[in-house]
Amino acid sequence: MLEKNYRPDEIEQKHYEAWETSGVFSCGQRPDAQPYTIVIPPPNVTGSLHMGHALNNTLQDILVRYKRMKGFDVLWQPGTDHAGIATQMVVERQLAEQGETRHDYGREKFIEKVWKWKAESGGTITKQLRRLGASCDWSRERFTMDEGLSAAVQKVFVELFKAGLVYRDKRLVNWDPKLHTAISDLEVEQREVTGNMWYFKYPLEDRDGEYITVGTTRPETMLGDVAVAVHPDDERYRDLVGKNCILPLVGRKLIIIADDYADPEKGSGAVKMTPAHDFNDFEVGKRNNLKLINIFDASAVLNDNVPEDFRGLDRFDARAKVLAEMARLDLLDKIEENPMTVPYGDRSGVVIEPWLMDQWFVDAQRLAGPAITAVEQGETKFVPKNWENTYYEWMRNIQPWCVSRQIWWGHQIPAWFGPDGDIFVELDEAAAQTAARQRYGHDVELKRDPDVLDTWFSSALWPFSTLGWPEQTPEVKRYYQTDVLITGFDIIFFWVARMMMAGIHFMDEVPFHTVYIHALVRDENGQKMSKSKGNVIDPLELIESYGADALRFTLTAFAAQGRDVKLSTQRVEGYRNFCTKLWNAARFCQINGCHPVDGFDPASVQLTLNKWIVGKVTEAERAMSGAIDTYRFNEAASSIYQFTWNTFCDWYVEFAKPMLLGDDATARAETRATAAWVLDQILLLMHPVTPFITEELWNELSETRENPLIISAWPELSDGLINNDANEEMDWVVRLISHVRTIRSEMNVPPAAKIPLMLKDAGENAQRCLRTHGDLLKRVARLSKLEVLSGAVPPGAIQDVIDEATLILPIAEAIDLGEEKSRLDKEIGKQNGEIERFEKKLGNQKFVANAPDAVVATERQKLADARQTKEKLEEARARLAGLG
RNA sequence: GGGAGCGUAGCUCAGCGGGAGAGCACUGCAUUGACAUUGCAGGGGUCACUGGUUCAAUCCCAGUCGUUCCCA
Repeated sequence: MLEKNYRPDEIEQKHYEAWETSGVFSCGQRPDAQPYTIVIPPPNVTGSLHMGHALNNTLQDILVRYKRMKGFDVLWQPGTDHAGIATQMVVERQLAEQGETRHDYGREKFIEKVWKWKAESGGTITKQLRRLGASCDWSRERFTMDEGLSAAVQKVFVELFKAGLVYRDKRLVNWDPKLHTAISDLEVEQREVTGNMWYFKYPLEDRDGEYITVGTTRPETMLGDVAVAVHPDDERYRDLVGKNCILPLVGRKLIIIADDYADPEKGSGAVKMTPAHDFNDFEVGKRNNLKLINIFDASAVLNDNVPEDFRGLDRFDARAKVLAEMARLDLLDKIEENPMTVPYGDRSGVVIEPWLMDQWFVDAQRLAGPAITAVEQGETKFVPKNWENTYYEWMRNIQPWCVSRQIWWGHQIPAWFGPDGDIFVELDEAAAQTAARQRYGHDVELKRDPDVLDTWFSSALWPFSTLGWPEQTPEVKRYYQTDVLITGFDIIFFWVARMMMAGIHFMDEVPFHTVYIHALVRDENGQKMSKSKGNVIDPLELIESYGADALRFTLTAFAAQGRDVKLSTQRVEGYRNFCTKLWNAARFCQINGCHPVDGFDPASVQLTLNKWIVGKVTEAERAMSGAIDTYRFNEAASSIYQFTWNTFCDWYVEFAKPMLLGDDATARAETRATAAWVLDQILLLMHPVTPFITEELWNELSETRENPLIISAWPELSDGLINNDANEEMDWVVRLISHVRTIRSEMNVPPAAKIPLMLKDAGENAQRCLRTHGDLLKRVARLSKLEVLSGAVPPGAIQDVIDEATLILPIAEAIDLGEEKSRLDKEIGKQNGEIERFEKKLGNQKFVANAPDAVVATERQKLADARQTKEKLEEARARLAGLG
């Protein structure tokens, strides 16, 4: 016997362990079945489960469990990425606590320490995914630093290099002065701040007392100025082009150049040029052959290229000193507030410096071409489709991707430098030596590039490297191309774009045919969850309080396409209640002997009630699978919710009670079997969303199950199970009960009191319903008597109308004549309104002529119905008037 | 500056060319019988605004206002 309440904490772990150890998560068990593959967007190995992960993985798990039940050979490929910078920071922080740095250990020892950290703490998120119920194939778990995946990275790098798609170049990169590494554009966070525009007067050469005024947001960079630019069409400065001005504090001559980049509308129209420290200035510098003067060291401290007074100053101290000096010299013209964006490192949180240096780049533009075409031609589809625009936009404006990082934790770049700086990119040192021998004619000492690759370089290979590539494994053959990638829109650039580029280039096939983009999870006020705001809801706490199923159901119900998810614990509580409801419905079935019957055929049921619910289950299955197939997860959730609670629990179970408790053994047996079967269908349909409670009930409700629910077959229900006659009959029954209940409530009839009901002018359907469902009508509507009226309507009865029939409730003691009259008047008024609307519509010749016949026919029917109802109500009203 | 989204009940959101929906909140009633983590009933909306297309617009189109996000 089931307990009175569902206790998620007591059963979740048990079922998860049973699933995992029994091997049902593993791919390859159905060699004849069609494969279905999802690769997990690899979470960061330092990470812990946040709401975004919870949503992302719930949706993946729904698809995976659904397809598994549908008979596919499912592979959900899990794993984590090595998160170069983040992981190195974690370990360095630990060292710092003991007053040590990574340099105290050296590269090799430090990397050992990172691996040790990974072994001890790197499994956090995969454990948490298990708590959520994620049915990944853990036996195939991969890590981007695994041997095989590392081999893939080396091969890809070497091949791209040899194809000219990877190259070494001296460019401005985003330099993190705290972490001492370059980072990619995507790792830079642009923050809106209110800064200042400072206006400096630069004295003109040979024109005593004359100046050109330049605006700058970064005064300290003036020490690296090499020119001043004005717009070629700017009249104000036309005569100055080609002349020089003198850089204050430094004394350097600056040429005044004309370049379109200078915006006459912005600032003074003249802009100082620091090509070594600004991306725009760098471009202008290239066009105009300007010198590059680098004034910073790796920590953004001023170097020896600046006047002695400034050397050794931090960039922000230097700013203050420059401003003070300029003011002292009376060369600080004015200061304006200036809204601007400032680049910050997303890991370090410090201002990023554009810094000129040698780095490795991927020619993303060339790789992007085929990746764009693939989406244009529909080889990969985005759901919802409008995200394709975001993808195109980014891909079409893609910049060279800086992939080298000056850290130790990651895939060391397979590039060796010869004594003269020549580069040899090969799979290993021996091959590099061979290449070098060919180049130099003799053995030389090679020095390996100490840098490592961007973590995303390896993530880009994830859809095939995890399957064993570059080995031609059976898994690569069978599971690539994968089916769908599920991720948030913020990851389109990171994963989707790069996986597309790599997949097409190395596999000649897009990595997935569908990309489903889900929303961001926000707090209940629509704010992004962040630790600094303190509004983070921890999914694990919700799992503790309400169970993983409730959390999953909530996220699913909220996962409407194109909307953010605003999570509130109240909603989670609501879906916990839903789980309880299902639990208790199962308990009711169990108590009443509704056990699954072997070989039960839903098409064989005889009772209208049972035919009806069998049809409703069929409709629910259609809704459920239709919704999942089209990634409308919220619709899947609401359809099963409605069926379970509002159809099965609220109506069917109530209707079944007279059968289950009655004397008709045949009816009882059929109803028991049907109820048990319907409940089983609910468990099957709900399993992908709420795996734990459904598996538990599946086990509790029968001891003779062939399989655990997780690998049981998804229901296959034929259209023939939907029975229109049964629907019509039961709809009438539901309507009658609802009418009676409303009247009882309005008339303050005590719930316990039984009242008589008679039907006047009952038609065929109504009479049949009375005959067939009399018992349940009496029980559910709490009626003392239910019959077709013979003779006159008793005076002082409450009356209402359903179709052709008038309900007569002779409860004289409850009736207030005046109130009852006005109640009927109100009803009549309502019908009049309806009638007027339909008449107007049908009176419109254009409507009758243009609208589809079916629409016109429905409107005619509605009009006829409304007129009939009104007529019956008026008769009822007249009978009351007679009592006056 | 470029792009995308959103504006429907008090709140959070579905829906969508032909009779406005859900959950929560609210009001009233109900407690030995699967379930108070419950049941029954009820109130509540000019579907942001203005035009247009259409026989018909909450839905399609254009504009306005408000709001959010992404990119520069």
